[in-house]
Amino acid sequence: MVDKTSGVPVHRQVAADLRERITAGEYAPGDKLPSERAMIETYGVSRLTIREALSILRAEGVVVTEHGRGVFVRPPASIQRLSRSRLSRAARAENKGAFLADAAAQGFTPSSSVRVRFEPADERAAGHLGIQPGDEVTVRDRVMRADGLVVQLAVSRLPRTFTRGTAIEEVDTGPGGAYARLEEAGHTIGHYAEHVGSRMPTPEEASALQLGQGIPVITVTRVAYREDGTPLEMNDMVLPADRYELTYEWAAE
Amino acid sequence: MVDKTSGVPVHRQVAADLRERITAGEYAPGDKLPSERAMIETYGVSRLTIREALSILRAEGVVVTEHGRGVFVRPPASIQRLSRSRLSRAARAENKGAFLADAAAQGFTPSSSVRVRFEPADERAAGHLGIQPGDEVTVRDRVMRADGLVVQLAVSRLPRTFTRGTAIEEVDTGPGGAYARLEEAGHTIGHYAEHVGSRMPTPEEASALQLGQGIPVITVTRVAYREDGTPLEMNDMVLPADRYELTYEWAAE
DNA sequence: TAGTGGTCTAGACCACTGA
DNA sequence: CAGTGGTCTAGACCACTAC
Repeated sequence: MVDKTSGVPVHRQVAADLRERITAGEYAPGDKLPSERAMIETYGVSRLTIREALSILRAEGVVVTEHGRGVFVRPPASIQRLSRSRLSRAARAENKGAFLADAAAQGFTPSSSVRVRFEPADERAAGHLGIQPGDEVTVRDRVMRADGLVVQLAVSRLPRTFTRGTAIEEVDTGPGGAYARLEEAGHTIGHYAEHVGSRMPTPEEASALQLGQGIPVITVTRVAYREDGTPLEMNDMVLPADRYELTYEWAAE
Repeated sequence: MVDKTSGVPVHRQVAADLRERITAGEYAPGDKLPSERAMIETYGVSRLTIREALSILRAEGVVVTEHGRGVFVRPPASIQRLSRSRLSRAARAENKGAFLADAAAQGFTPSSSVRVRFEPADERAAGHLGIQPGDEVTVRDRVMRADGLVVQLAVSRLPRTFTRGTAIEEVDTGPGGAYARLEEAGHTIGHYAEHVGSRMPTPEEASALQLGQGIPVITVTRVAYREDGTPLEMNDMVLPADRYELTYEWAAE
């Protein structure tokens, strides 16, 4: 089963063997693997070696361990697909923003909590918003839930010059959300840009999004621009990578 | 330094302490952390406990370990930004495809190896390409390098009915790449769609892309459609998440 | 209560790096 | 060569799950 003279670390051999059996279908998604103590017998190695092998598979997102229950092949999460059409004015007219529009389309019960605060812009925010570091920005910190489960974190920043006296500085921005309030104030949105990346979550994000080991987050920074090109809003979103796929479409040329 | 009666696992406390010192700037990017044996003294715990703490930070992408040298704060990688304009016909006219256009813009020396093969479409490919599973597709398997380093993997699939008799079935597709050959054959491209996700790399991807622990990959599936809506090509790309950011822009409405 | 994974110790030897 | 991280053992006790 394992070759201790091959030079390849034994725990890697065990991990490779288990990975093969899983991809071959010997253990299906959701199935329980043998217990660690059973694997000690099977492979003839110490418990730590087994646990190192399982640690590799956890980091790859292949298995999940549950204390007191066992080790299981990770079942695939249901993927939600997001496309940019959710930002259309037509959707805004009927709903309260992009997230509620998604909920209506995908059939889950949405909820969200918002905290509003004001702070000086940092280097990065100033760069995206075309203002000076230290200029005051309105910050809307949102946690979005689907059927009670946290599925998305979003931090929106706007130069305060655009939000003073509007409902954007309130917890409830009203029908159509912040973008609708901006347009009412004469700031018609001209175009959007989204910057997409990925990384491992911070411990705070991992617990907020209830992420298991081996699940990255997708980061999306959306910047909304006025028709004259002035940046109006920067929105930093963090999505669990096992539950989201983003779709972008555009005409050739 | 650590509280063994708090109920919080000691290795998590050590990881949290190191993480704090790193974010506080006590250890800057590229700095060497104390050796494992030094930390045994500092924290008064066994070596395994220290190594478990470091394993957490490695999985988060916060530190990298180098055998025989030490543990280092991960230095930030230089980010390459990709925007959809690289797919314009204007860029194609002067270059050999999107990757070479990027190279010209960003100033690195590109190289790539291609393998061409033919195989029956699987379920997923058939779905994206609007054909039947089992129908023959032309597969172009590409490894792209910047200054000798592998930076991108791409697998392109086209229904063979569109590629027969064209240079798309050759290793060298000629000036402008496969898209230029398609248009010459009368298949004018109408629009593109890109589906973006993220996950941890497979062991094969991790070694090909020389990914350290704690670095996810960004997956991009691009589908090119003819003006009448017929899918022409599906391109599965795998990018190291620490070196790429994708940008999409579009007009409001 | 039995079985599971989670945490931790003390010690050993190996492989790699750099002076 | 000394110092570093990588691998592995044998054993112990704890915390959680499920019957």
